[in-house]
Amino acid sequence: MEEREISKAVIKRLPRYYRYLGNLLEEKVERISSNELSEMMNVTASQIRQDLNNFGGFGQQGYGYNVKYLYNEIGRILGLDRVYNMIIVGAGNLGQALANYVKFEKRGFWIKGIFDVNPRLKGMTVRGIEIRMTDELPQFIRDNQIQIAALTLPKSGAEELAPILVENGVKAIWNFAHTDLQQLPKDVIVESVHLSESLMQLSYNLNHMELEKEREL
Amino acid sequence: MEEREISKAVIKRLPRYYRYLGNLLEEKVERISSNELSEMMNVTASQIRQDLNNFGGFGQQGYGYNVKYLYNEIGRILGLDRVYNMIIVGAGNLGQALANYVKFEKRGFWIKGIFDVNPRLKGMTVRGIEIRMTDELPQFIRDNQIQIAALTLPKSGAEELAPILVENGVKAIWNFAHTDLQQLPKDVIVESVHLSESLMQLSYNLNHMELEKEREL
DNA sequence: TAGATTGTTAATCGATTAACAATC
DNA sequence: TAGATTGTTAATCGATTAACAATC
Repeated sequence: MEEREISKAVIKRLPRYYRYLGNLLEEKVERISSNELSEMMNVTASQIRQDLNNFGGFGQQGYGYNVKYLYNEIGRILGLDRVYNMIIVGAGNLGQALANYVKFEKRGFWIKGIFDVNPRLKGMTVRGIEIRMTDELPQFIRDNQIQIAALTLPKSGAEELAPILVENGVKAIWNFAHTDLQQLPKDVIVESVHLSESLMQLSYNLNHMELEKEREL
Repeated sequence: MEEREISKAVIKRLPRYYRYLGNLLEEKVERISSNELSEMMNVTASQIRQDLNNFGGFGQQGYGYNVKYLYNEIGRILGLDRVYNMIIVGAGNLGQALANYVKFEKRGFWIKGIFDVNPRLKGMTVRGIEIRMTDELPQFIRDNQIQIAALTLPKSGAEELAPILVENGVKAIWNFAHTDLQQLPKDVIVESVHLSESLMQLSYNLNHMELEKEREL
């Protein structure tokens, strides 16, 4: 029953396969070879086959992959075949943006509550979901069996609240704050989205591209 | 004048170094060794020294690194020592969240305009920035020398508008739409933030952690 | 000077690509 | 059966870590 650990690089690519297969599905494409898919996605066919074979043989020699089947299998691997109870902590613009993003619910991520420290927001609703005060968090998490919390609040609040969330049962944190939340127990999943760091990568690449062009002259 | 190409992995780590150094700076720490920093950041000291030495020798034997100097140098490398003119295309929740995020302007990313296809938003303002209609984009980009466009609108709109942005002078796209914008000229920088893919990685890891725990029983 | 710590070379590790036998 | 394409092993490539001479 040995299961080799799957590398992070592979996990990161799975959602992208899932997206492309979803598109093919919409276009009513029934089957696809690793070679065709590799051209669409701009990766090597070898990498696709290696990646998929981490999880089992989903293809058929001489035929390729059945799009619908592979789409569902990857969805299952990613854990999209079940539902999750989720909260959003921080009801600012970004928190509200996430709350309004209906597609998450389609994928099984149910937003059960939105929380903030600002008493002026108390009782307001976003897409029918009430904004509550953060002191209600422990009770709410336990009562509603919340597994996932999105943190869309400043660093200090995130660092303060994260341990409380975890103590009360939160298993995974989708972290938008400018911190790595390193103090949490290591069985807690932290998936961070650092928007400003993404923008810095963009500016690095932009400057680098400009330098390259200057050098060509 | 040979410059070896810096790997993507290194570029991705730079903003994180920058963030930690910024924190140290706030705490008035003057110098730090690669070893101390490595413990804070949970990486190897060797990696830090290798990463930095891609860009030059910023340290001093027997002393370590001067925090302020290194912070500024990494900022310079990332292109944070200049200003950029930026627009946001898509005035939904996410677009407004970005527009309201004041810290971007502190780093030199100036938001010059917000655009949408929805005529009902016309003339409204977000943090003093007027929402304009997308047919004004070509003129506006040229008039305001826009280099960066954040795309916070659905896939179809993003794919339709991106080439128009580029034609009129946009050099880099910060892409939040569910597409890779592969059709663009290869000298255009595309930095994508795929939120739903991030959430899928989270759910993979959450399920995987649960499976691991079950196995331990 | 002695101690500390970098910058850099060498060794190791892991991930990607290539090749091809297996098989539909 | 012949052709196509996978699954998988082997080869290559690149990134990370270890080691240590250089030097502050």
